[in-house]
Amino acid sequence: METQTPAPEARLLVVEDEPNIRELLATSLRFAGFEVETAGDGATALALAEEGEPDLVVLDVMLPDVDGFEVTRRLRDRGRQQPIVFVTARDATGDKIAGLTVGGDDYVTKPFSLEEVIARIRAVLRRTRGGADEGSTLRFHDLELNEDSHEVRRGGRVIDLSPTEFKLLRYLLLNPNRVLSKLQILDHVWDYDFRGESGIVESYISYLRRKIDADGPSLIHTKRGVGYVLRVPPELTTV
Amino acid sequence: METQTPAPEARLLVVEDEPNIRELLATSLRFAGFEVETAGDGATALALAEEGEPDLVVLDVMLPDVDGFEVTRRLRDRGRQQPIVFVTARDATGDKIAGLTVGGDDYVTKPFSLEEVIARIRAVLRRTRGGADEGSTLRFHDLELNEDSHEVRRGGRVIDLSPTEFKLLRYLLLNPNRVLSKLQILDHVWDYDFRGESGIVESYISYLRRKIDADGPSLIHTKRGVGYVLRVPPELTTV
DNA sequence: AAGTTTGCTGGGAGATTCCTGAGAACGTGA
DNA sequence: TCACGTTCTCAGGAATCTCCCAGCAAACTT
Repeated sequence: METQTPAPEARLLVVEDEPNIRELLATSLRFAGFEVETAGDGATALALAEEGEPDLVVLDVMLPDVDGFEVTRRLRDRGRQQPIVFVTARDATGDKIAGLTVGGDDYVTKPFSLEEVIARIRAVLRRTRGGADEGSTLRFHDLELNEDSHEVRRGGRVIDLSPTEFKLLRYLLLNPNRVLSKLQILDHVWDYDFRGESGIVESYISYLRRKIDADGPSLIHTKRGVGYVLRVPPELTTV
Repeated sequence: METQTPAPEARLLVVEDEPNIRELLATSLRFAGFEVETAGDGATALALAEEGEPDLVVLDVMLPDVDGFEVTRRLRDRGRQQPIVFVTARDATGDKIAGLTVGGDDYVTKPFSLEEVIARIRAVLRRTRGGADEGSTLRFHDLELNEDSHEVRRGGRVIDLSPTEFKLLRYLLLNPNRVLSKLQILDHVWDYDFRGESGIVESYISYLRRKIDADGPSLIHTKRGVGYVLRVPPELTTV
């Protein structure tokens, strides 16, 4: 549902000891178009990385046996240069995190939102693979969102969004012309431990509309009883 | 009677502890062209999923032994990647049903309508199987209904429908050129606990006609004493 | 032709869903 | 410390939807 690409986008290795989080990541990453293997500890991770040659590793820094840094060091010692997206606790100290991002690597903090993880992984792959870096801008009609610069424009005019507004709009832009239920939006845009009601989605849709549907024709439409959909008004489709 | 495809569309496992609901689901899903196995508790469900390898699991989250989430986790632990359509109570609080839609999975709330369940199952299968994603549009004459965008058009012109109108039209579109009785429509389109009279069907047929048969030639025809049928007027069939 | 049955549709009450402003709680940086 | 932006909740009101009813129209029966 995240993506329309049918061919596997990349091969990932997910290393995470909490089964629930591991399966959450594996399931949604598979659905996003990735090929996914999983490991619950550092030793298994190293073995799988050795034989599987994944394109990228999603690595929790807190593991039961060896920690993520040690896994990284051993990987590098063996000449493996795969980029890594680290998963850390939110309260991890700043300098530790800073040390993580030296290469093309990146990190996300627990609890994360699925959209955030997927976006980071794609960004890292984009950077390390080099090539045409045109995957960084999402467009729909006269709306564009750049994932690198975090810049959003409607018809050329720059629009300032809060972090949550940005993530919500990115999710909508990844699923144009598809109705997304409020629960679906909650599951993808908000952190996995969010326990609030779906009324929060209504609020943020309202904020977004105020900012991006202010002048031009509305792109965000309500499907009462179903959800929201990003769509170009019919009278404009033939223009 | 739901579908014209003669070969089994997919193999389903229905897990539901209330016998009435279980049989209602099993019977109508079989009639819709699916091959169906049933289980009344989580343990049986896991055993059947193990040996039967169903393409999709319809899973009530309230079970006598282990709950649906636990069943899901154990399924995933064993490497089973079947998509799941969850069945939940309508008043389930947000935290209970969180995370249900992440892997392409979906959910329906009790009491549901059969059309809703079947539509969700087909949508999930469509998405997870990937392939040509053109199965999301139902067409008849110059009428089309898209299940992803929830958009309905007659001759290109967009038509706005309420949720019930949408479900009714979808049911008609799934059974073109077949007379559907009011009782049949009631049983498929309305929730299974609806206790109203079939006069409500007349009302909604009237609403639908006003919206989709407004300009073009009528597609919805009354078979007095029998029911309604979606049909192209004879003088147009050769055009 | 009259009577009977069946279907159509306008009106409206009540329920549901959605929108949005107001404000509390929180963290961040000046 | 204070100001500010952000997240999230809540509640009133608006918009829409569901459902029922009743009167009328159409079709069928005798």
